[in-house]
Amino acid sequence: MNIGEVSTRAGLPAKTIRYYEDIGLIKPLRDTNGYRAFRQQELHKLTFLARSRALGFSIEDCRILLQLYEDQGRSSADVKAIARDHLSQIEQKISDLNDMRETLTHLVDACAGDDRPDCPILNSLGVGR
Amino acid sequence: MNIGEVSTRAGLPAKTIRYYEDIGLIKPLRDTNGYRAFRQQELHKLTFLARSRALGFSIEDCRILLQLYEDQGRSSADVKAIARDHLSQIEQKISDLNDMRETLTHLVDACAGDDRPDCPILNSLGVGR
DNA sequence: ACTTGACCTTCCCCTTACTGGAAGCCCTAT
DNA sequence: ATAGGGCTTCCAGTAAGGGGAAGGTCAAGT
Repeated sequence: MNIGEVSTRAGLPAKTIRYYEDIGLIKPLRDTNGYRAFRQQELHKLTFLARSRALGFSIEDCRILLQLYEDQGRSSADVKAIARDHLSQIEQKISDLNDMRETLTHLVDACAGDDRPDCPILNSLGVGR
Repeated sequence: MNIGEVSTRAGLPAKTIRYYEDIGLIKPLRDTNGYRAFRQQELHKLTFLARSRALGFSIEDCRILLQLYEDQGRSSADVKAIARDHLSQIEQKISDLNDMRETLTHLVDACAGDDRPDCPILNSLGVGR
């Protein structure tokens, strides 16, 4: 398989796949013409990566998850720990964003949004508290 | 005021303040010794920037908001439009993160987290769907 | 045989919003 | 004179790729 086909199958841009090779997540063989020659193994890994990334795991988390995935002697506790940490970071982000949403919603609602300069949004951001 | 004092007052790292000057958000004067000499004006702007950034506005949004803040002839509609766009992006992010949280929560709950290799999290990320 | 177009390669710069660190000047106190 | 802290610039790096140039390769059509 060339990179184009793998790209379609894994649902990842070719650029991303080359990048993943660069940082050592996959190690595809090479054809005599220099083209990358992907095996099923790499396709599986890339699919794994695409799904992990879609769940918001960082590349470094993905690297570890991939190792665990390939390690038949792993402990599920190690996987769970990574996932739980990641989950709590997501919850923190959601909480932060909810705070922003709350504030912004109030401000947007309070702003007339007409051609006059008076604006509660700017009032809130500016020095006058 | 030197950068240290402004940093404390605005609640922004000195590095960040220098960066904001670099990209043209503020233009502090200079003392004869080369030190930046901040006026009230810059302190106000930096406070404005700190608050805008805390609400998640991008630097480019902040740049425009700052211009509107200083423009007495502005229309509040322009401010409101930026805030509303930003709000909807935040809501989109929250929604994406909620999806991730949902999935991750289920997976984490399903994983035994012991010393055995069997793991629903990896099963879900791997090829076997 | 030749050309065309799609595909592949590497390489380098760009992005966001800073952060860290090195090398060196300035100022004040002891 | 020296120590310290604060200030300066500049360089490099972060996360995770994206854009695009310059050029090699392959398969199909003429």
